[in-house]
Amino acid sequence: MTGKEDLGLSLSLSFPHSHHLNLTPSSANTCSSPSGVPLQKASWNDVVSPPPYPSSGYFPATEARTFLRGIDVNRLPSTVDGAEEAGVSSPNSTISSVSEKRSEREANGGIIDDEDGDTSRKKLRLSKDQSAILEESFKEHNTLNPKQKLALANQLGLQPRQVEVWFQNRRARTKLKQTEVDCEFLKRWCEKLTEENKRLQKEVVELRALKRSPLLYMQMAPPTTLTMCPSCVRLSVPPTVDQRSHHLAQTYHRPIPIRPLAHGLCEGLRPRS
DNA sequence: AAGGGCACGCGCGTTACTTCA
DNA sequence: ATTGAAGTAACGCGCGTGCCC
Repeated sequence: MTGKEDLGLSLSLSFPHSHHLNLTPSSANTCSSPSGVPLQKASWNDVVSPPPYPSSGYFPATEARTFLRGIDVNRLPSTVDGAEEAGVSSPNSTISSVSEKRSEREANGGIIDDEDGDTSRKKLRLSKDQSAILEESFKEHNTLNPKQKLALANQLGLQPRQVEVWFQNRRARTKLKQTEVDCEFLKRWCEKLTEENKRLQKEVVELRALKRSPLLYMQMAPPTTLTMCPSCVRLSVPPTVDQRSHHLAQTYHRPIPIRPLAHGLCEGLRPRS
């Protein structure tokens, strides 16, 4: 594995789904990004659906076997079908789960010995095929239940702990990448809004100037940006803003819901009864 | 029913190691 | 051959959750 392409990390500023920029998470346990890509369990709003999470058949076994042909499993070939058996491990991972690791830590007084008595970690490099299979699996679901973890570990000839660690690191990488993308998106969005604000302020100044000279004011064309809200018949957010936001959203391949906010402004202008 | 202990999984930050320019 | 940066496997810790007693 050499680059981000191999990791499937090519997150871009294009947003294929109709996510709305709703900055109010709909539930307490939401975890997503402004760009609407669900990171872990939930999303920014209910419109955003998580990727399909198949309840069974989490990994196509035949494809896996095809992948596994000629695979370097960093271990003795006879152990591929029974990685969880005692004494079978990759060089740097002798324990299959965090809890077991913790137990062992406690038992050894914090010192972990391997066969060589060497306490330094020997880093394993996953083979291309192993990484590819893990990637495929991650695409289908970014977390594993214990059964899935064990099955995948068996398929790859790795310790369940290694699969677990790989998924944890992979989630972290995804999140980091998404954060970068979101930062870039928000930066550009902010720039656009600043531009828009400047333009509108300029327009206000011009309109005020025109208003001060009645003759010109009477002759001028109807306002191009100010209009009436059709629902509450009050001065509303200019449709051009909406159009521009639509254009902006199209630029980023993602619609931004200015309209609800605009209507909220109208609501704010409604006389209190 | 409430609460403590335990196991477990996850996120996060970090470390140690590998690879490559 | 050396070196620094980037990538990543592995680790340690804290926290939340579910289960059991």
